[in-house]
Amino acid sequence: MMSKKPTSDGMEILDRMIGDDTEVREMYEQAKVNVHVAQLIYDARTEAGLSQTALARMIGTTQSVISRLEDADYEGHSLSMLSRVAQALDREVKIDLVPIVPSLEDASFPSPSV
Amino acid sequence: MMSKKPTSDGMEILDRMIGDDTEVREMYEQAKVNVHVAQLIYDARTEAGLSQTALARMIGTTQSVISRLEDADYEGHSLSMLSRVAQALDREVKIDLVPIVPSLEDASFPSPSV
DNA sequence: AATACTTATCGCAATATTGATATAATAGTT
DNA sequence: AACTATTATATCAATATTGCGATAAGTATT
Repeated sequence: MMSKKPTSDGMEILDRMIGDDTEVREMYEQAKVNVHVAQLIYDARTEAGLSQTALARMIGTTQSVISRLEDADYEGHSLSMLSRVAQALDREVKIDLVPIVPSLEDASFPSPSV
Repeated sequence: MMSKKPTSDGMEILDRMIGDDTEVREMYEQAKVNVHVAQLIYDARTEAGLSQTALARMIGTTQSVISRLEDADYEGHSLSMLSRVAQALDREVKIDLVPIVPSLEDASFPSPSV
């Protein structure tokens, strides 16, 4: 089961690097989304059995663009590009802004060990 | 219960206008996402009890920018902007590319009336 | 109706993303 | 090793988004 893009474990690394620092939170959340989207595109493409070049042609762009989209460090993700990719791969873009529950870890009792 | 942005029922209207035409599909899906995101931002802001000006200041921009984001016709949504808004409103950006099941409505039996 | 508050819209400069080509690097095959 | 296919990176012009001020328009309150 190899679903992760082999060159990047960005999510996990990031998650462990940052605590509750309000200062870095902004950049962190941003980076988290970027890494996630890059992974989404990579997964969708590989599951469809397509090369970057093949996908690029389907949405009317070039291979380097797709490679850039799948780069975990890429910060320029747009919803229009995500839509184009999704449609070519017969997928639907689902987006939501889910409320963050104020503090589950601040409770005085230890969190249940699943 | 008034959660919809009063000036726009874009989603419903769009849904009824388009059938299976592969030609228009591209623009349609794009527009659908745009309308949805605009609504997400509007909902999140109003539920937080903030004015456009107030939210704008929280994320370091101006009121006209927020108004533009909430415009159903706006096509320039970026994930970075969505992240900024989400964070200011204590929300998390959730994104997914869900596979579209080929044809549930093409079945020879009528769809169950819920 | 005047005031205060909120939102919509326009225009334009600043900035960022995209498109595209070329090239390097990696992997797999024969 | 040579060949092929795939992916990563760099650069730059073209395009699109953002920032921002000004202003119009809509709501509510007094």
